[in-house]
Parts: sequence; structure tokens; C-alpha cells
Amino acid sequence: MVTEKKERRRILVDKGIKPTYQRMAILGSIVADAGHPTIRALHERLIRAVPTLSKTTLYSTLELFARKGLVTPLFIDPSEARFDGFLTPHHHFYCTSCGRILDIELACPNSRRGAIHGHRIDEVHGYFKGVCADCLSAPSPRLRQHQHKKRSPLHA
Amino acid sequence: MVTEKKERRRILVDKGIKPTYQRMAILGSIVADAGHPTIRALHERLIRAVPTLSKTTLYSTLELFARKGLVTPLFIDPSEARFDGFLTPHHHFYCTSCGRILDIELACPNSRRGAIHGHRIDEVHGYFKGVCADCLSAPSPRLRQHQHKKRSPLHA
DNA sequence: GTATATGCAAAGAATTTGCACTATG
DNA sequence: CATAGTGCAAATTCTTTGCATATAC
Repeated sequence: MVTEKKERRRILVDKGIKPTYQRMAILGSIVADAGHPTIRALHERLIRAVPTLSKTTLYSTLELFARKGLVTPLFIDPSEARFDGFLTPHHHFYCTSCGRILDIELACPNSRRGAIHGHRIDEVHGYFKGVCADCLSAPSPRLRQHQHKKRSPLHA
Repeated sequence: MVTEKKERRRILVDKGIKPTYQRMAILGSIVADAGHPTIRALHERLIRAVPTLSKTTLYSTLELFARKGLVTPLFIDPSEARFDGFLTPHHHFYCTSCGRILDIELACPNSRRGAIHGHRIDEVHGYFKGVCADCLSAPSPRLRQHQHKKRSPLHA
């Protein structure tokens, strides 16, 4: 957990969120994780510290955090939602081989627009899809690092 | 159906795809639809012409088309996959009010990159999320055009 | 004719909902 | 104490799979 307990409490209260034990733990876990964790991954990690934590609470809490602007849900990996706690605007790279999502810092002239053709813009999402450097240099598919369980054809 | 039957057959054969009755119909429907239809929408429309068409066939056919580069699956609307048959590079706008996905033509310096930091780039996806001009100008939420059935909190 | 495609039904998995219980202020 | 949060289990929905039938060449 990167963030201090007191600071996490302050962050939540500032946003008008009641700082429960679970929410403190979830906030700590998500800001500490640069890997864009899934609900499943967060749950697996957090039940060690909060054994009763349910996925229901994770869903409702992350939805609340997203509504308050503390996290951004990513739907890049189409098989499950991922959450980004790093709020500076940035792009992403999705590796179709290992399933990881990497942050990409990139100059993008379209990141600051407030409107286009009269449509109000609230969020800008940019991501690249391909094969990451690690997987490209892996000697054989069987030895690929970070191999992920892809569940489906469409969800390449 | 915009495309001629013979041309559709040629497109499929050129890609090494066996031109079945169903695939011809699906191809015709998707290139004719600029609205990024979902599997559900395609099915509802196509069973009028092909009453026996199953969703299983739609899934497998669209996955095949995607693999052959005839369509691009979009996972912008997180509740279901959408398909884009318009293959010139472009961005998208997702309206969180009505759920429509609009095409956005935009100069983007990052659309042509082949690699970043050693990662091989196969696809570039850019989209904006917000409220479209139609919904913004609608007098009241109840009267909003194109209202969509949003199924969930996270899937705002 | 033979390999491939289709379609039905059932399985699988992520997400949402109902409701009783619990913790926060 | 009263309100709001939590967690279990059941329900929902998109997507995938197994297998028997039908179609393309």
C-alpha cells in the first residue's frame, strides 16, 4: 500500500465517500497497482487482508470510485473490466499474447478537447493493440512470460 | 444491402472464406450499417431474410471476418461487442446517454505507428466518451432521442 | 462424397440484484 | 439509533462449446 492510511481516509472523505474499512483497503490496493487489475485479481489479493470481502462490494465500490473520479474503468481487455488508478491522462497498450495492459506516455493532440462536432467529451481513451516487447523476444510461445488464459475467439 | 451479391461473393472468396448463404447475408448487413451493430441487432435484422440464422453462426462468422480483416470488433460499449465494417482508420465517439457510437474523422499522429518502445502495434483504437449533440440539445432526459437500455452501473 | 458450416441446447463466466445483517457517524 | 454499506446467493446476460444435421465444392 503506497498511500498512508490517514491520507486514504482524507481522499475518500474529500470525495464525500464514507471511509469504511473495505473501501480504505480497496483504495490502497488499486493505487498501489500499476497493472490495471481486474475485479478477480483485486479480490484474490484483498481477501488476504480482508477475508470477508465480497465481489459484490468490489463491484459497488469500484463503481462508486469511478463515479467520483478516483479510478477509471478500462474495457480494453474485452473479457473483463480493468481499473486504472493512475489518473494523469495516458494511453494504453494491450498485448494480445500475454494479456497485459501497459501504460503508454504519448503526446496526443486530441487529449485536451472539450467537444467535437457539438458532442461533449468527458473522457478520451486511446490504446494500441499488438504484441509487447517481452512476448516478441520470447524464444517460443510455450515459454512466453506473463502468459494469460484467453477465454475466447472474439476476445483475442 | 449496399454491396452487390456478386461482389460480396468475390470479397469472401478473395479472403479464402467459403461464401455460404449466411455469410453473404451477414457481410451485406454489416457493410451496410454505419451504426456499429451488436450481435443482437444483427440477429434481429437478419432473421427477417434468413429465418434460421443462429447467434452461434453470427458469433463464429464475425470472429472469422475479424480474423480475416473484414470487420473490426469494438469493445467500447462494455456491455456487448460491436462491429465496424468501415475499415478506413477513424476514431469513435460513445454517447453515454443514448449508447450510440459515432464515427469521428480526426487527424491523429499516432495512427500510423508500427511500434512503440519495442511493442509491435497491430491496431490503434481511439475513442471519446461523453454526451452527443442530440442528447445535449434534447429538452428533457425523458424525451431524449435514441435512448438506450443501459443494463448496469459500471457500464455507464 | 467429404470436409466444413450451421443451429440448437447447454455450459461458462462476468456482472447485477434482492435481501438480511452489520458497521459508521 | 438510523442510515448506509456489506455479503451471500440467486438471477441475468453475453459468449462459448458439444454435437447432430445440413450445405458447399
